[in-house]
Amino acid sequence: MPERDFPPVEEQMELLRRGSVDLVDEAQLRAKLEKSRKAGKPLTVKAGFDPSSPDLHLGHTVLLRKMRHFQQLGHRVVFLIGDFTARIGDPTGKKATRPQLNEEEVQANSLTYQRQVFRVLDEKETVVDYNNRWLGQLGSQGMIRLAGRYTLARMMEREDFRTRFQEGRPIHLHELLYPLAQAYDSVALQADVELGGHDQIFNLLVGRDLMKEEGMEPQVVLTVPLLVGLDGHEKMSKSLGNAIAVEDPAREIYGKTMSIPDSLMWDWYLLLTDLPQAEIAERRRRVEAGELHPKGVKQELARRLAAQFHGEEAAVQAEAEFENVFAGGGVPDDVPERDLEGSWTLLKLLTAAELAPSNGEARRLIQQGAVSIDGQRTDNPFLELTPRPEPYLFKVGKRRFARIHLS
RNA sequence: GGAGGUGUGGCCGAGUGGACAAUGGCAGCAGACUGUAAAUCUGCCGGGCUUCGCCCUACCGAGGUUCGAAUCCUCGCGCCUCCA
Repeated sequence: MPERDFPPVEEQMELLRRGSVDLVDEAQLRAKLEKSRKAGKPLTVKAGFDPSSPDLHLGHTVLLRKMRHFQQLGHRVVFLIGDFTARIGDPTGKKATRPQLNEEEVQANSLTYQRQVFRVLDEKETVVDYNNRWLGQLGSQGMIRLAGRYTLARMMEREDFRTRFQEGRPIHLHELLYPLAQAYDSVALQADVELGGHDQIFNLLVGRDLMKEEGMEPQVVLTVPLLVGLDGHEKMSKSLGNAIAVEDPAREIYGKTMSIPDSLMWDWYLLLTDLPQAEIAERRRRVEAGELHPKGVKQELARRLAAQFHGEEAAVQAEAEFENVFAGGGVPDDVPERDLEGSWTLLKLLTAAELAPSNGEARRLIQQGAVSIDGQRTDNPFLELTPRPEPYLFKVGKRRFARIHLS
């Protein structure tokens, strides 16, 4: 391991603390950083990911960005794929048993994962590991021994277990093993720091306990907040439909960002950009004082986010298109096209062209004035559309467009 | 092992033999107002039908009672509580 130079500890601390929720504990982190700097040896920083749902969104990137911060400072970041855990399948709150992932699926998912993750992390500087490597070796003996390290009472300190128990909701026994398995990862990797979302705090702390039990120096635990999604209330998640996917096109990232409540954008600036905190505070002050229009500040955010994943040029283009379509009432650059045959009533055509999920919904949209053809609003569901050489331009609601060619 | 409870639309939650495609709330969608923000107001919100109406499918599952069942009975399944 070649010696490395690290920035001064206080400088490191400042970057690492940005946007964090829990830091257990600060003095230990400082001590570890000092030691590492003296020896010229990087800290081992671990964060675990479950490969069962490989669609990453901006919420995940809050954590990834924190990992990236460690990388920027020269530390060794381990991207740990929880293939062991994923293959058991977590039944939490599910009606049906979640299908167990086989090895190939885990493999495929983790590749998808990595493709997305390295949009934020530096691929060359990232160590990818799999916890099946050691957890798979444990066997039932080892698992029982591991379970013997903790008590039910301590497990039940965990808030979600406790509330589920109080509300009479089921807790399956193997769920109690999850925190222990995760803690064991830290032992196996000899982690100096473990990162996670704030909801992971309990698991991360179990890691500290277990390391102490094993006579190791406990890891420092650093958590980042859960990112609030587009709706401004719930945490960002794909299933709630309030997420921006890492692989969304630039125009989606831009447009979706513009739809967040103004009050949310300060958090997003803090957690999703590297704009210095002082500048964020300044913008906020000026918006609140009425000196700056919030739309412009939000546009800057949207542009920065689009640029992070697609480059400056694409971001500028996304902004231009946004202005054209929504402020100028224009039409986006790439409207999906469809070919259909024969004559149609408007109602049937909307459903056939998948602009509406059912005829009833299509009827509703038409009657409520959501549909326009070639820029002309129509509320007649039975309007007859006949074949013609040039395609019909449909607009449904504010942002659904289609060019439909009838032949 | 014993006793009891519970299961309703994406979610929460009313309904306890007919007036139920099922009150409310949330979420969602659309329109108005805007900055595609929030808030607010209005409308829609199982599927099909040129629809002040008709048809189909639905209240965990399968049978049954009844002219008629989300509602009653039987069995099954899931979940919960208490006792051991």
